[in-house]
Amino acid sequence: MPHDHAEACPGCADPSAAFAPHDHTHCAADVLARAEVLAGAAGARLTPVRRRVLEILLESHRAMGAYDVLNRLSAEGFGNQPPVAYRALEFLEEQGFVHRIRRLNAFAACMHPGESHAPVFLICRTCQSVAEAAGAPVRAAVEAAAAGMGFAVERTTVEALGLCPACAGAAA
Amino acid sequence: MPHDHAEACPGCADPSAAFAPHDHTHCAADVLARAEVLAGAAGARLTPVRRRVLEILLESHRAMGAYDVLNRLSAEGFGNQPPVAYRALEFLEEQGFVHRIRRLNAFAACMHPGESHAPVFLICRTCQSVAEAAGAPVRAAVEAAAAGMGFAVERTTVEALGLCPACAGAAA
DNA sequence: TCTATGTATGTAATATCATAACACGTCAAG
DNA sequence: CTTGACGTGTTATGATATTACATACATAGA
Ligand SMILES: [Zn+2]
Ligand SMILES: [Zn+2]
Ligand SMILES: [Zn+2]
Ligand SMILES: [Zn+2]
Repeated sequence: MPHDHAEACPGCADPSAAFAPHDHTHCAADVLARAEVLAGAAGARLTPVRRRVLEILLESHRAMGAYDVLNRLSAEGFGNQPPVAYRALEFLEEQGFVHRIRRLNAFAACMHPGESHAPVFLICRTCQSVAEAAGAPVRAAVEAAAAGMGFAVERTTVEALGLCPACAGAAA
Repeated sequence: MPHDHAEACPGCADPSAAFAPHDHTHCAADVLARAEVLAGAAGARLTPVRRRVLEILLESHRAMGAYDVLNRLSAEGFGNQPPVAYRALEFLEEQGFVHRIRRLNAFAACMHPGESHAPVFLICRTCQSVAEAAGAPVRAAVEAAAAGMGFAVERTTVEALGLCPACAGAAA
């Protein structure tokens, strides 16, 4: 995650920025730029629809349903049938640019693409914002629990529902 | 989990039994009996539909979709509309007798009702069996990651997709 | 240049999962 | 006996996701 301007870039240096006010324009532009580089390096084509879907998801630290994305796309002249959105989302997920939030049947942009990470998603039940926390220890704990039963873990889904700092403060 | 006949009861004494051959008739009967006691104690009514749904889910260490459950119910003379199944499943989930497996959009019977547990679900991608591992350390790791971002965790979803011992053995 | 090939997009149709709203029956308290 | 809570049944609809097929577009030989 650290990149050349990390000091000047709270959203990039601090994962908790998702729950705090920050220069999200920069946050989004930075992630998008990194995704373009990564896609090029992987020989994957970040076509207009795919790029636009990523941009749309990057507009906020929220998850969006496939149909919400689709509505945006069709309003902008892209196709208006579900596969248009689902295919782009699937591509972005394969590339690690987007994560699926199963609890919400929705998708959120990855805020640190390219880094190998076992994300833990923190979903605020009040403001719907979604943040990605570092999940290496969680993943290790899951592996340990699975190993005890002889189970070989391939992929994990870890999602926590609760209150983000702002909403917890407002509630109290 | 340990109960009066735990020694004679592999399925009850050993959580990894879900992935191993065992006397599942006993396994299921035992869980059902415990659920009945717990429901009584909680003042909740384990009516015929609800009880039957639990029995159906207890037939195997698998997750079933709501409509699969519904098909079984309607074949047995209960209602044949989705709310019949969803309501029973919702009740059972509230009582802690059933868990929702989000990755599969499906439901699985809880194999140790009444124990406070933060389950980790291990889902075999080959045989579709689902086991519940002890997740207290996982939960703790999630709490720790969340605390670092000021997030208050209320509920967690932890699911691992991979290969159960039998399928891993068959693959190798 | 001209195809052949793979890949991306568009569209129609359908499948799958889930809930809202209302009607009816039962039973226990008042 | 009425009322109110609860459970069940049914209709209708909404939300999410995929299959199948058609079309466009890129790029790599011939
Ligand atoms: Zn941001
Ligand atoms: Zn990520
Ligand atoms: Zn069993
Ligand atoms: Zn359980």
